[in-house]
Amino acid sequence: MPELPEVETIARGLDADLAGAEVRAVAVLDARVAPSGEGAVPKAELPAMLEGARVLRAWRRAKVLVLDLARPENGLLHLCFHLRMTGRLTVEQPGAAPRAHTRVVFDLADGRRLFFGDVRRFGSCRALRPRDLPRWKFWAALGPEPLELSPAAFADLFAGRRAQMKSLLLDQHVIAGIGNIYADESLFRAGIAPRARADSVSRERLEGLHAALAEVLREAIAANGSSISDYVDSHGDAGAFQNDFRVYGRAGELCRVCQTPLVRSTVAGRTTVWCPRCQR
DNA sequence: AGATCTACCTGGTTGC
DNA sequence: TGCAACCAGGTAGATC
Repeated sequence: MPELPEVETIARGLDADLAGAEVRAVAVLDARVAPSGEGAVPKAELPAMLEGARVLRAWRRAKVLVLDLARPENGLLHLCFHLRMTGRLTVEQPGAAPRAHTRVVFDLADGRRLFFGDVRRFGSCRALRPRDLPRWKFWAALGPEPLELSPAAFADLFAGRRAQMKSLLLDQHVIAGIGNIYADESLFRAGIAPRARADSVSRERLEGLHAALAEVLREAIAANGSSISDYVDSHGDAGAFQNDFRVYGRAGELCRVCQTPLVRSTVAGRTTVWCPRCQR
Protein backbone atom coordinates (compact mmCIF):
# COMPACT_ATOMS: atom_id res chain seq x y z
CA MET A 1 0.00 0.00 0.00
CA PRO A 2 2.18 2.77 -1.19
CA GLU A 3 1.46 5.79 0.96
CA LEU A 4 3.52 8.94 1.26
CA PRO A 5 6.76 7.33 2.54
CA GLU A 6 6.68 4.54 -0.03
CA VAL A 7 5.99 6.86 -2.96
CA GLU A 8 8.68 9.23 -1.66
CA THR A 9 11.16 6.33 -1.56
CA ILE A 10 10.31 5.34 -5.12
CA ALA A 11 10.55 8.96 -6.31
CA ARG A 12 14.00 9.38 -4.77
CA GLY A 13 15.18 6.12 -6.31
CA LEU A 14 13.86 6.98 -9.75
CA ASP A 15 15.25 10.49 -9.57
CA ALA A 16 18.71 9.15 -8.76
CA ASP A 17 18.59 6.47 -11.43
CA LEU A 18 16.68 8.08 -14.27
CA ALA A 19 17.45 11.81 -14.32
CA GLY A 20 19.02 12.48 -17.71
CA ALA A 21 17.95 9.15 -19.19
CA GLU A 22 16.28 9.14 -22.59
CA VAL A 23 13.14 7.19 -23.40
CA ARG A 24 13.44 5.24 -26.63
CA ALA A 25 10.15 3.36 -26.76
CA VAL A 26 6.99 2.85 -24.74
CA ALA A 27 4.85 -0.28 -24.82
CA VAL A 28 1.44 -0.24 -23.12
CA LEU A 29 0.74 -3.90 -22.36
CA ASP A 30 -2.55 -3.18 -20.59
CA ALA A 31 -4.42 -0.12 -21.77
CA ARG A 32 -6.56 0.03 -18.65
CA VAL A 33 -3.70 1.52 -16.62
CA ALA A 34 -3.25 4.43 -19.00
CA PRO A 35 -6.35 6.59 -18.80
CA SER A 36 -7.08 9.45 -21.10
CA GLY A 37 -9.49 12.33 -20.53
CA GLU A 38 -9.20 15.21 -18.07
CA GLY A 39 -6.44 16.73 -20.16
CA ALA A 40 -4.43 13.52 -20.29
CA VAL A 41 -2.50 12.80 -23.43
CA PRO A 42 -4.58 10.13 -25.24
CA LYS A 43 -3.25 6.60 -25.02
CA ALA A 44 -2.69 6.37 -28.74
CA GLU A 45 -0.46 9.43 -28.70
CA LEU A 46 1.50 8.46 -25.63
CA PRO A 47 4.31 6.44 -27.23
CA ALA A 48 4.96 9.12 -29.86
CA MET A 49 4.95 11.88 -27.22
CA LEU A 50 7.48 10.07 -25.06
CA GLU A 51 9.89 8.65 -27.58
CA GLY A 52 13.07 10.66 -27.51
CA ALA A 53 12.05 12.51 -24.35
CA ARG A 54 14.54 12.90 -21.54
CA VAL A 55 13.74 12.43 -17.87
CA LEU A 56 14.30 15.66 -16.00
CA ARG A 57 13.40 14.45 -12.53
CA ALA A 58 11.10 12.25 -10.46
CA TRP A 59 9.09 13.71 -7.62
CA ARG A 60 6.04 13.10 -5.44
CA ARG A 61 2.87 14.92 -4.48
CA ALA A 62 0.52 13.09 -2.08
CA LYS A 63 0.62 9.47 -3.29
CA VAL A 64 1.22 10.49 -6.89
CA LEU A 65 4.60 9.75 -8.44
CA VAL A 66 5.50 12.21 -11.18
CA LEU A 67 8.15 11.77 -13.86
CA ASP A 68 8.96 15.03 -15.63
CA LEU A 69 9.94 14.39 -19.21
CA ALA A 70 10.90 16.84 -21.92
CA ARG A 71 11.50 16.76 -25.61
CA PRO A 72 12.50 19.89 -27.50
CA GLU A 73 9.60 19.60 -29.97
CA ASN A 74 6.80 19.42 -27.45
CA GLY A 75 8.18 20.65 -24.18
CA LEU A 76 7.49 19.38 -20.69
CA LEU A 77 5.23 16.45 -19.95
CA HIS A 78 4.24 15.18 -16.50
CA LEU A 79 3.86 11.42 -16.39
CA CYS A 80 1.73 10.80 -13.29
CA PHE A 81 1.46 7.38 -11.67
CA HIS A 82 -0.97 6.48 -8.91
CA LEU A 83 0.05 3.10 -7.51
CA ARG A 84 -3.10 2.61 -5.43
CA MET A 85 -2.78 -0.82 -3.83
CA THR A 86 -0.32 -2.94 -5.72
CA GLY A 87 1.35 -0.71 -8.29
CA ARG A 88 5.12 -0.73 -8.56
CA LEU A 89 7.72 1.09 -10.61
CA THR A 90 11.03 -0.66 -11.04
CA VAL A 91 14.18 0.02 -13.01
CA GLU A 92 15.25 -3.17 -14.75
CA GLN A 93 18.47 -4.21 -16.40
CA PRO A 94 18.78 -4.45 -20.20
CA GLY A 95 17.06 -7.51 -21.56
CA ALA A 96 14.77 -7.98 -18.54
CA ALA A 97 11.51 -9.63 -19.61
CA PRO A 98 8.13 -8.25 -18.53
CA ARG A 99 6.60 -10.24 -15.67
CA ALA A 100 3.07 -11.47 -15.15
CA HIS A 101 1.64 -8.13 -14.09
CA THR A 102 3.83 -5.68 -15.96
CA ARG A 103 1.45 -3.19 -17.57
CA VAL A 104 3.71 -0.60 -19.22
CA VAL A 105 7.34 -0.89 -20.33
CA PHE A 106 9.54 2.15 -20.95
CA ASP A 107 12.67 1.31 -22.87
CA LEU A 108 15.56 3.66 -22.21
CA ALA A 109 18.24 4.58 -24.71
CA ASP A 110 20.92 3.00 -22.52
CA GLY A 111 19.13 -0.35 -22.62
CA ARG A 112 17.58 -0.25 -19.16
CA ARG A 113 13.83 -0.63 -18.83
CA LEU A 114 11.31 0.97 -16.50
CA PHE A 115 8.43 -1.36 -15.63
CA PHE A 116 5.07 -0.23 -14.34
CA GLY A 117 3.55 -3.32 -12.78
CA ASP A 118 0.24 -3.73 -10.99
CA VAL A 119 -1.34 -7.01 -9.92
CA ARG A 120 -4.77 -5.60 -9.18
CA ARG A 121 -4.89 -2.97 -11.88
CA PHE A 122 -6.16 -0.28 -9.53
CA GLY A 123 -3.18 1.86 -10.40
CA SER A 124 -3.09 4.39 -13.20
CA CYS A 125 -0.67 6.23 -15.40
CA ARG A 126 -1.47 9.45 -17.22
CA ALA A 127 0.54 11.97 -19.17
CA LEU A 128 -0.37 15.63 -18.68
CA ARG A 129 0.98 18.81 -20.16
CA PRO A 130 1.90 21.42 -17.55
CA ARG A 131 -1.27 23.47 -18.04
CA ASP A 132 -3.39 20.35 -17.59
CA LEU A 133 -1.86 19.17 -14.32
CA PRO A 134 -3.77 21.68 -12.15
CA ARG A 135 -6.90 20.86 -14.15
CA TRP A 136 -6.76 17.21 -13.15
CA LYS A 137 -9.59 17.14 -10.63
CA PHE A 138 -7.94 14.68 -8.28
CA TRP A 139 -4.74 16.72 -8.24
CA ALA A 140 -6.47 20.04 -7.77
CA ALA A 141 -8.48 18.78 -4.80
CA LEU A 142 -5.51 17.46 -2.82
CA GLY A 143 -4.97 18.83 0.66
CA PRO A 144 -1.60 20.08 1.89
CA GLU A 145 1.53 17.97 2.31
CA PRO A 146 1.89 16.91 5.96
CA LEU A 147 5.64 17.51 6.01
CA GLU A 148 5.24 21.05 4.75
CA LEU A 149 2.74 22.27 7.35
CA SER A 150 3.30 24.24 10.52
CA PRO A 151 1.74 22.77 13.67
CA ALA A 152 -0.80 25.59 13.74
CA ALA A 153 -1.78 25.13 10.10
CA PHE A 154 -2.15 21.40 10.71
CA ALA A 155 -4.44 21.97 13.69
CA ASP A 156 -6.53 24.35 11.57
CA LEU A 157 -7.38 21.51 9.19
CA PHE A 158 -9.38 19.81 11.95
CA ALA A 159 -10.86 22.85 13.63
CA GLY A 160 -14.62 22.73 14.02
CA ARG A 161 -14.99 19.45 12.17
CA ARG A 162 -17.29 16.80 13.54
CA ALA A 163 -15.91 13.84 11.64
CA GLN A 164 -13.83 11.13 13.24
CA MET A 165 -10.11 11.81 13.43
CA LYS A 166 -9.13 8.81 11.37
CA SER A 167 -11.65 9.65 8.69
CA LEU A 168 -10.12 13.12 8.27
CA LEU A 169 -6.55 11.80 8.23
CA LEU A 170 -7.48 9.44 5.40
CA ASP A 171 -9.33 12.14 3.47
CA GLN A 172 -6.95 13.29 0.72
CA HIS A 173 -8.86 16.58 0.44
CA VAL A 174 -8.02 17.39 4.05
CA ILE A 175 -4.41 16.25 4.11
CA ALA A 176 -2.50 14.44 1.40
CA GLY A 177 -0.56 11.19 1.39
CA ILE A 178 -1.85 9.42 4.51
CA GLY A 179 -3.27 5.90 4.20
CA ASN A 180 -4.34 3.23 6.63
CA ILE A 181 -0.90 2.42 8.01
CA TYR A 182 0.26 5.92 8.86
CA ALA A 183 -3.16 7.02 10.07
CA ASP A 184 -3.15 4.25 12.70
CA GLU A 185 0.51 4.67 13.61
CA SER A 186 0.32 8.45 14.04
CA LEU A 187 -2.90 8.32 16.09
CA PHE A 188 -1.30 5.78 18.41
CA ARG A 189 1.81 7.89 18.89
CA ALA A 190 -0.34 10.93 19.61
CA GLY A 191 -2.59 9.04 22.04
CA ILE A 192 -5.75 9.92 20.13
CA ALA A 193 -8.61 7.43 19.60
CA PRO A 194 -9.35 6.86 15.89
CA ARG A 195 -13.04 7.51 16.51
CA ALA A 196 -12.52 10.75 18.44
CA ARG A 197 -14.50 13.61 16.94
CA ALA A 198 -12.09 16.22 15.63
CA ASP A 199 -13.84 19.05 17.46
CA SER A 200 -13.37 17.21 20.74
CA VAL A 201 -9.59 17.14 20.42
CA SER A 202 -7.74 20.09 21.94
CA ARG A 203 -5.49 22.29 19.87
CA GLU A 204 -2.55 21.12 21.91
CA ARG A 205 -3.27 17.47 21.14
CA LEU A 206 -3.80 18.25 17.45
CA GLU A 207 -0.37 19.81 17.38
CA GLY A 208 0.89 16.69 19.11
CA LEU A 209 -0.63 14.66 16.29
CA HIS A 210 1.18 16.83 13.79
CA ALA A 211 4.48 16.06 15.52
CA ALA A 212 3.66 12.34 15.73
CA LEU A 213 2.68 12.18 12.08
CA ALA A 214 5.79 14.01 10.89
CA GLU A 215 7.91 11.75 13.07
CA VAL A 216 6.42 8.50 11.80
CA LEU A 217 6.55 9.65 8.17
CA ARG A 218 10.21 10.65 8.48
CA GLU A 219 11.12 7.38 10.20
CA ALA A 220 9.30 5.42 7.51
CA ILE A 221 11.05 7.31 4.70
CA ALA A 222 14.38 6.65 6.41
CA ALA A 223 13.49 2.92 6.45
CA ASN A 224 12.57 2.99 2.73
CA GLY A 225 8.89 2.50 3.49
CA SER A 226 6.77 -0.37 4.77
CA SER A 227 6.41 -3.65 2.88
CA ILE A 228 3.29 -5.62 3.80
CA SER A 229 2.80 -7.73 0.71
CA ASP A 230 3.44 -5.93 -2.54
CA TYR A 231 5.44 -2.80 -2.03
CA VAL A 232 9.01 -2.66 -3.28
CA ASP A 233 11.17 0.35 -4.13
CA SER A 234 12.50 1.25 -7.56
CA HIS A 235 15.26 -1.36 -7.20
CA GLY A 236 12.75 -4.09 -6.34
CA ASP A 237 13.81 -4.12 -2.68
CA ALA A 238 11.43 -4.29 0.29
CA GLY A 239 11.22 -1.51 2.87
CA ALA A 240 11.87 -2.10 6.57
CA PHE A 241 9.40 0.06 8.45
CA GLN A 242 6.89 -2.79 8.88
CA ASN A 243 9.23 -4.01 11.62
CA ASP A 244 8.55 -0.83 13.59
CA PHE A 245 4.75 -0.86 13.54
CA ARG A 246 3.29 -0.22 16.97
CA VAL A 247 -0.36 -0.98 16.11
CA TYR A 248 -0.95 -1.63 12.39
CA GLY A 249 -1.45 -5.36 11.84
CA ARG A 250 -0.97 -6.11 15.55
CA ALA A 251 -4.59 -6.69 16.67
CA GLY A 252 -4.68 -8.98 19.71
CA GLU A 253 -1.02 -8.42 20.48
CA LEU A 254 0.01 -6.35 23.47
CA CYS A 255 0.48 -2.59 23.40
CA ARG A 256 4.19 -1.89 23.56
CA VAL A 257 3.56 0.91 26.05
CA CYS A 258 0.95 -0.44 28.50
CA GLN A 259 0.66 -4.18 27.64
CA THR A 260 -3.09 -3.91 27.00
CA PRO A 261 -4.27 -6.11 24.10
CA LEU A 262 -4.67 -4.01 20.97
CA VAL A 263 -8.18 -3.77 19.60
CA ARG A 264 -9.31 -4.12 16.02
CA SER A 265 -12.42 -2.40 14.73
CA THR A 266 -13.75 -0.70 11.63
CA VAL A 267 -13.41 3.06 11.51
CA ALA A 268 -14.17 5.12 8.42
CA GLY A 269 -14.73 1.85 6.62
CA ARG A 270 -11.17 0.66 7.23
CA THR A 271 -9.65 -1.97 9.45
CA THR A 272 -8.26 -0.06 12.41
CA VAL A 273 -6.00 -1.22 15.23
CA TRP A 274 -5.55 0.85 18.37
CA CYS A 275 -4.83 0.74 22.08
CA PRO A 276 -7.99 1.34 24.13
CA ARG A 277 -5.90 2.48 27.07
CA CYS A 278 -3.30 4.75 25.44
CA GLN A 279 -5.68 6.29 22.90
CA ARG A 280 -8.54 8.42 24.20
C1' DA B 1 -21.28 17.63 6.53
C1' DG B 2 -20.52 13.12 7.42
C1' DA B 3 -21.29 8.15 7.48
C1' DT B 4 -21.98 3.95 5.02
C1' DC B 5 -22.09 1.06 1.15
C1' DT B 6 -20.67 -0.61 -3.50
C1' DA B 7 -17.51 -1.13 -7.19
C1' DC B 8 -13.02 -1.87 -9.02
C1' DC B 9 -9.32 -6.26 -8.98
C1' DT B 10 -6.68 -10.42 -7.81
C1' DG B 11 -3.67 -13.21 -4.82
C1' DG B 12 -3.34 -15.13 -0.34
C1' DT B 13 -5.49 -17.10 3.61
C1' DT B 14 -9.07 -19.44 6.12
C1' DG B 15 -12.73 -22.64 6.78
C1' DC B 16 -15.41 -26.54 5.62
C1' DT C 1 -7.21 -32.00 -1.94
C1' DG C 2 -10.75 -28.77 -3.62
C1' DC C 3 -13.25 -25.03 -3.51
C1' DA C 4 -15.92 -21.25 -1.75
C1' DA C 5 -15.79 -17.26 1.15
C1' DC C 6 -13.44 -13.61 2.70
C1' DC C 7 -9.86 -10.12 3.21
C1' DA C 8 -6.51 -6.31 1.96
C1' DG C 9 -6.98 -1.22 0.65
C1' DG C 10 -7.24 4.01 -2.36
C1' DT C 11 -10.60 6.33 -4.60
C1' DA C 12 -15.11 7.45 -6.85
C1' DG C 13 -19.79 7.68 -6.67
C1' DA C 14 -24.39 6.88 -4.79
C1' DT C 15 -27.45 7.15 -0.88
C1' DC C 16 -29.20 8.38 3.60
